[in-house]
Amino acid sequence: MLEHYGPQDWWPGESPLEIMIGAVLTQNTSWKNVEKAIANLKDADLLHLGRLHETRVEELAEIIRPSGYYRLKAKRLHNLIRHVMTQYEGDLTWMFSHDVATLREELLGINGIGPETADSILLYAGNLSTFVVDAYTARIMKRHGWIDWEADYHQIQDHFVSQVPAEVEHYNEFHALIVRTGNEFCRKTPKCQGCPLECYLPESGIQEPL
DNA sequence: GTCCCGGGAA
DNA sequence: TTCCCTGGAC
Repeated sequence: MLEHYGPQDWWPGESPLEIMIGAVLTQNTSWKNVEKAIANLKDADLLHLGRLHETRVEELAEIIRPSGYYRLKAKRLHNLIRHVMTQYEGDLTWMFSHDVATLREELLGINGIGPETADSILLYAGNLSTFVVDAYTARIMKRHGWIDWEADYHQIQDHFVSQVPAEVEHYNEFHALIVRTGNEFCRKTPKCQGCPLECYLPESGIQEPL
């Protein structure tokens, strides 16, 4: 994938706060729509912890509307912002200076932050070593027969952690390349023609479970 | 399993 | 028109 695409230079966001917001807004949503929502936040001058904290959830919802699930995501964003403000006085540098495992559990305790969103925030906003597993990762691994069809988030994550040196740069680049490849080729209906992983397809072809 | 939801592609 | 998208909670 790296040979095919070159470095991805991720995450596509200008600040840790913007990356955290993007991680929530992109839940089950195409990045294209997230960009519109983030542009709205910029126009409203709301890419700022303090101002976001003061903004009412209903108002925030209208601003992020293009990202879909907007009422739900407005609450989730507020939950995350509130946590940073109350626990870390709005100091993201301080927050990300903590132990990864502890911080991960803490993030998972916030309503609306699941494993993928937590790992995305830790890796891409905090530059902390954790491997992000998403729908594309699971699809690529399972379709190629590299992991069990029933494997869950943690099992897939463990597979990578056990085989890839735990450097932030590796985890960052690997996930970014998986997303790029997944987005272009490993769609719901696979388009293996021209995929950088085409030569690794199983002889039997892709066998989707019922 | 169902709900949350807009927008682009098919 | 339908289908899918860098999920998560219930």
